[in-house]
Amino acid sequence: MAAKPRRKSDAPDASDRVSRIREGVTAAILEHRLLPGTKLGEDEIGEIYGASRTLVRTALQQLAHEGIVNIEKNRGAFVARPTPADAREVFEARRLIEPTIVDHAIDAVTPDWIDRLQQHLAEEREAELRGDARASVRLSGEFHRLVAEMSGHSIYLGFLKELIARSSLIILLYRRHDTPACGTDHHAGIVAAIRKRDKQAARAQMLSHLDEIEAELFLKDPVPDELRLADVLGA
Amino acid sequence: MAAKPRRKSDAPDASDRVSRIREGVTAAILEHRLLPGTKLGEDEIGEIYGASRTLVRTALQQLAHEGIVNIEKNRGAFVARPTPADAREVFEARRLIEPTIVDHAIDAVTPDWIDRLQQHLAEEREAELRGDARASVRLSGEFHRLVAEMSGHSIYLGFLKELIARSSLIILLYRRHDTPACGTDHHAGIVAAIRKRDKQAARAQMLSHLDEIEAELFLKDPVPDELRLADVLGA
DNA sequence: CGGGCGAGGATTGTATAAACTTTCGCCTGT
DNA sequence: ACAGGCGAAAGTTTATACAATCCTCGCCCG
Repeated sequence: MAAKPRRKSDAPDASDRVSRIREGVTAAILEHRLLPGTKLGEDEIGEIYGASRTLVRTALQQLAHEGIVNIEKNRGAFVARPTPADAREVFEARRLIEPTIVDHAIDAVTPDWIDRLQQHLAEEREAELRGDARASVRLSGEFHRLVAEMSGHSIYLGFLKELIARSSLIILLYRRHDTPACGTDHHAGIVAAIRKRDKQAARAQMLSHLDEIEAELFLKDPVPDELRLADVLGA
Repeated sequence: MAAKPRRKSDAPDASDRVSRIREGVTAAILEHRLLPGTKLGEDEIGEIYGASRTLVRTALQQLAHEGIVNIEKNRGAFVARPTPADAREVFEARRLIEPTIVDHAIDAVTPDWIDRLQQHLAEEREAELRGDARASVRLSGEFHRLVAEMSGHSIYLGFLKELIARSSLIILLYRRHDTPACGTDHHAGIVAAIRKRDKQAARAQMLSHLDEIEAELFLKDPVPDELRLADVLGA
């Protein structure tokens, strides 16, 4: 690399380059651009983000800890491929945690938050209308994250982030039909219950929402796929 | 301690040098040898374990992700100092998760597991009799981890490992009395319920156990302490 | 013709060195 | 004497070089 414009603190908001790598790869996985089993070579990613292997390695280790990347010793990093057993565990955990999260969200509700939720619903509807499956998948997960942020419980939020990321992989692997109508109405119903501060209804709707997602899965055998790699990462 | 009795190879990755560092520091924190706010210099730890800073850094990043170490940019790594708000979140999460874990443990119970639990209870009693506060604290946490391993749910296990480690710091910071009698009898009661496959009793006892631990805490103000560093790490 | 085996290439694991940031002591000016 | 700033030292962050390991592919032997 001959002349790379290396000014000091060149990017104003990119205070942490590791985070940018991590979030870039995470987004690619959550939008189903990176498929389970894909190899994530260190040089490859480093080239894309203009970073050295040290930083890429740090980001990959964080993703491994979040459960969406597997690191095999002396082999490299791969997008995780959850087994059906993993899938059942993830959704059981979500059924346990998310109703409680909604409870706390209702305790912490403010008009400002209602606005953010409604705005998010609008984005979801628009993406669905536009037929943008990738944005739909991403926004669908972000809805749950938003509710968790609203609850103000950082521990639940951290746990849920992991669960959502894994869920995205699970849905990609085990979905029966590619019906992209994955519950925007459910989300609207949950928001309505939050707005009315009706905890019981909110919990019930969250639970049935999760049940429905899991019901659409076919958790029988692990799918053996080999899939193409990622120049799809828009750095 | 003359010879270290650390020969259990329960973790298959224990041969990894990063894991050895991570587990060594974790053990030091869980046994209250490393106190909240203590600076964990990279050179310092690397010297102790005969490893280069690269490996130390990897281990510290993992610990940061587990929430028991804070990494401040350009400043270094420090043992985490949970706030009272953190403490409330941790114990709420434990009250949510652990009763469910016990349920699953009962579903997966075998005579072999009962043996392991009873043996653990014996170790706890012995340490308490011996007045070994450090071993007591560590074993008390390990009991909960053991039940989670028994349940066979890797996700709950991962979550609980984090919660236990944070709990240890919380107890150290906010305990009212230094009463080391922290519920070996409770643990025995839980084991008895598991043995009888009585889910309702097991859940109830786990819940009251956690309540009692939290009731002994004084969650008012964050304690502002500066504490000595660690040549206490017996590598 | 099929299967085992070994050399070469590629990729990861580890260590070391360079660059930047913060900290703290010390010196000067008022 | 005290406040403020300059400078060196310590420590962290990043990059690069080196070592170890694994995979591939061609070759040789049965």
